[in-house]
Amino acid sequence: MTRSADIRVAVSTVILTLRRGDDGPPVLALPLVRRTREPFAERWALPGGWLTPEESPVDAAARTLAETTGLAPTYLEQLYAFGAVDRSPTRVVSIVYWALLRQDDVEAQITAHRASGRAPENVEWFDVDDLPALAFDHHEIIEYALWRLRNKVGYSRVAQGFLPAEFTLAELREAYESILGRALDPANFRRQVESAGNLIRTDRFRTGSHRPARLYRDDTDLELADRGPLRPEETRTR
Amino acid sequence: MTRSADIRVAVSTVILTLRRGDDGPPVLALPLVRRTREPFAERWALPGGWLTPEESPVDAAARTLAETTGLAPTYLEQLYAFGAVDRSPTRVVSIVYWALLRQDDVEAQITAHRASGRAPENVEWFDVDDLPALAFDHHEIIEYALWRLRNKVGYSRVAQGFLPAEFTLAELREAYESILGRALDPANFRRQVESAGNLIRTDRFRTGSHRPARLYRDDTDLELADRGPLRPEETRTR
DNA sequence: GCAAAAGTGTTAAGCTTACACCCATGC
DNA sequence: GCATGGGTGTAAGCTTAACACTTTTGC
Repeated sequence: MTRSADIRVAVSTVILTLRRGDDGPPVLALPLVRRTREPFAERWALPGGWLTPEESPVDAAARTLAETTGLAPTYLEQLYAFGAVDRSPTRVVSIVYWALLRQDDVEAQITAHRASGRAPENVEWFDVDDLPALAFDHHEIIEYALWRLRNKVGYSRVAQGFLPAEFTLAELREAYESILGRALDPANFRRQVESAGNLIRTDRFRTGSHRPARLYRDDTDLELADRGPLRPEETRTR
Repeated sequence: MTRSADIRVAVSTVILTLRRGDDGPPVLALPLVRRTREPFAERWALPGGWLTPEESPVDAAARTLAETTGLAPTYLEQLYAFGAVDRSPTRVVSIVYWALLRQDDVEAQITAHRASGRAPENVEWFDVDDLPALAFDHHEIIEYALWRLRNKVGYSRVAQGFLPAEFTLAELREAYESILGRALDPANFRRQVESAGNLIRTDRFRTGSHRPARLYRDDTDLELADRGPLRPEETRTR
């Protein structure tokens, strides 16, 4: 009855944001934590920790996400449970989540950390196409998370999880283009998202360059993606 | 470091097949196991067992599936890891898989069991819309598996996992109709699956009623669904 | 022949895609 | 004015959906 006692359960999270470069298009980025002990000491790894008896996996993901970034995600979903026998020297099953953070939240938090001088230890943000060597199977896990994101962007509104409260359609389109890796026709993109009816037009405009662009915000009454019939405690994010 | 030692890991599988009634349309059905001990003694539950240290979750799912049904699945995919604190009196994380079985395999196996008199103990097949009271959160798990199946049927070929080696387009359409719960236009259905190019026309026909129908078989070189970049050991089914 | 299922043809509607063009602002 | 991104118009092409129609069998 206690045959599985020597299998430990960890929870890790692929925390994604869209970092806006000053020059080119925005790029997907994620925080990694430098390991301080064996195995894989000094290597970078996904944020996470052991699942505690008092806490559900999704709560553990939200908690370690907050500990690593100081932020709450706009989207949080289970990715996969990885449990291959040889994925760690000791037997570990990792329940992995993926989360989206708003780019402005991340930038504000990094600025605040820098100003106060008390940033989380051993945490660093990396562009997804410029990752260091990673511990365990975390590289494959990130690949799978990116595949899921790119898929889900096609049939849900998850891309809006990266954007601030108000944004222009060009900013939303830039987010899609960065995630999908290809250019989208501005005219058609506009019509598609407008007719989808998930965006709320504001009366405000973004000025500063050329013709002012209308600001939109997303309808927070609607989930960013259909979670199906999962129990509420499996899906709550805020 | 051993904080998660009192969390045990189980693996369960929602094993689905399409049972063809003599009269009406085929219905989804699954095997359940009657529990012999507490908690939930005498209640029906999903087939499964504890994850052993020597075996990966997907192997455990395939093994318990074979123990319950004597069969190998045509499709096997991880569904979700359920880990809410209160889902069991003791703390259990269940990595749940969902699997498809060919209807002819299931029928042959049931007939064989009946003939030999040595059917697996405490196993019974139920139609999904006529389930008994279930142990734990297994009812919600089944609902989620059915939601996933219905979704996946729309953008993959998983429905073919229910059918025998050779089948008519009407049989394939019946499978889709049963899963989706609505009628499909035979003419349009034919064109869609033919143009998808995943079926191989045979020179054989199903006779016995009215005009003979051409038999098709599926292209076994192709996966029934896109698994993304998951490692092969996470996806192998045969 | 007749009923019924297999299979083909045809057309309307809608959606996607490409791209021409006008609008409003900063410089 | 003019360059530039914001925003609208429009038409071709493809996909979906509805349904009429022909073919081939069992009875």
